[in-house]
Amino acid sequence: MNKKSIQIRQEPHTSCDQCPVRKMTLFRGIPEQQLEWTKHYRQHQFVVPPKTSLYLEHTKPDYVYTLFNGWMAMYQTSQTGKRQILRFALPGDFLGFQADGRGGISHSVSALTESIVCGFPRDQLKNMFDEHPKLALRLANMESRDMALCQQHQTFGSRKDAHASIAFLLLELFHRTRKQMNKNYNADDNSIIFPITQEDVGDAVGLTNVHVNRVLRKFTKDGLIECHHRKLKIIDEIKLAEIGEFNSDIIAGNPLI
Amino acid sequence: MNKKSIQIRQEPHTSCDQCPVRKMTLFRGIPEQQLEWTKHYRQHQFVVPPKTSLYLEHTKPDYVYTLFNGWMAMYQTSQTGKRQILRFALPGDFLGFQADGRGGISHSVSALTESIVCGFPRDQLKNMFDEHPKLALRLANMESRDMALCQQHQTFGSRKDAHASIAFLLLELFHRTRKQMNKNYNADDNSIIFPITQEDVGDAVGLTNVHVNRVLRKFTKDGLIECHHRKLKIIDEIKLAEIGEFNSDIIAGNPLI
DNA sequence: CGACCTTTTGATTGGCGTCAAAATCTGTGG
DNA sequence: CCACAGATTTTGACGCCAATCAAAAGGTCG
Repeated sequence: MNKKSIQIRQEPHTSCDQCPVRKMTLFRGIPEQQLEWTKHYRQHQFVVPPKTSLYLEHTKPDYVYTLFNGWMAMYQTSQTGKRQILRFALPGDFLGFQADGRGGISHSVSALTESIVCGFPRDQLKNMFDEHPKLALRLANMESRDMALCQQHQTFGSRKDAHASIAFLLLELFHRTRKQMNKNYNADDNSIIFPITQEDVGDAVGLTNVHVNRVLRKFTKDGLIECHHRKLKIIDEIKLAEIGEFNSDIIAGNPLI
Repeated sequence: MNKKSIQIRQEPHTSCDQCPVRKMTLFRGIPEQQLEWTKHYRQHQFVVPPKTSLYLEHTKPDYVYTLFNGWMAMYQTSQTGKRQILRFALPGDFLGFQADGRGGISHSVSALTESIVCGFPRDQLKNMFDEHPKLALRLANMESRDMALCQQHQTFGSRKDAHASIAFLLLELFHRTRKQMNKNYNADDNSIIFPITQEDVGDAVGLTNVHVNRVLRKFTKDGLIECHHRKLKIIDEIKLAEIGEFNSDIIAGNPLI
């Protein structure tokens, strides 16, 4: 499973804009001076090679993380060995916080592409909440919003139509990527870098890679998308949204992206 | 949709054990004296007739609730009109808290049987967190645990086998009910009161009522369960757990039941 | 260049949806 | 207490979507 191991990044960014704490959604919008005390909490950045796990379900990770770069997958493994991807983590996402349930955290996270994460020590997180209780309410809200998205996936994932599921997922990932406003979105041809395999897509929507392929081929033939060489180009977004019952408000309303 | 309306209960319990606040998971284990201040927050109990909504998605409910009695369903409605039940709410469950996302709360709740809920004013909840910040972290943990269960549903719901999905759901509801230790569980014949329809089951696992029926009939024929007249009797739990890949730790680890 | 991963395509099978109708249960009013 | 209407359960026939098995073609990396 874990062919490679996580490494401490050789050249961590230390400038103010690149400060890990500033990028964490938890602290967004909080005045700089009130975050002074977080400085000594800043930790390493880690490089996570593809197919490497950041943490595994049923463990208790030592850190919580913010994803800086790359695509990761939050997933659970069923007893039959099937991998259900719960959510694709994109740059900016917050990973690894979860209540200390007896069985540890309930999902695993591993890298789909080479990724860079920033770690924040979990035990210091607890001290932090004691000292700054308002952050806890913010965290409750974040958890709550995340759950809303999870419920959305449950609802939209239960549609029995492969075309709808896949159209929805493509648009979700397209909008989340575009919102980042970085090099992963190319405005010239309305495309994004799409580094995951058709099997990853299948594990997210509950279909086999074979059937995912058939649907993607049909979307291509019908002139809705182009999908080659780790690039996804959205040609007819309106029709795709119709097929997938997709409403971009879902993305806009989610501050965790 | 809403044939009847919610009514204020005529004879609210006011004894200490029945105090609404004491029953809320949020306050569990907190010394009585520290809850003195909550007394003036106690509000009405409401009677919710079957098929009546407690609140609807995209609204912002005025109260948060604790379910005292009855079965309710948390659900979302897709654009095609299909109802996806996210979770059955059983006595003791906490309902209605969610971050103030722009679109309001993301799910609806309505009664499957006549239910009694205790309301706690939402706006006072905010004051409460300001005054007693430790409650916020507890809430974050509750939300987080709830999300873990939601993810479980997503994973186990994606199994492509109707038998597994239904076996899992039956055992989940059986264990959650039994854990309440009230009259809804009958230890003599290992049965629970099971007041929901086969269509409700179908909306929860993403199957039609027709197919749910076929599976239940097969389980009965194979001597795994008996299911008549709003009663569910578990005969061969081991085999059922095998079929449903069910692990009761999931229930035990969830303090929201 | 060769091993491995990913994509693509075809043939076959089975599970579950859909439609339809009968049987049973539940609740309401006379 | 009975009668009746509506809801729920049960059963059968049929069709389609997606899984499965298999194999070839293209891509990628050492």
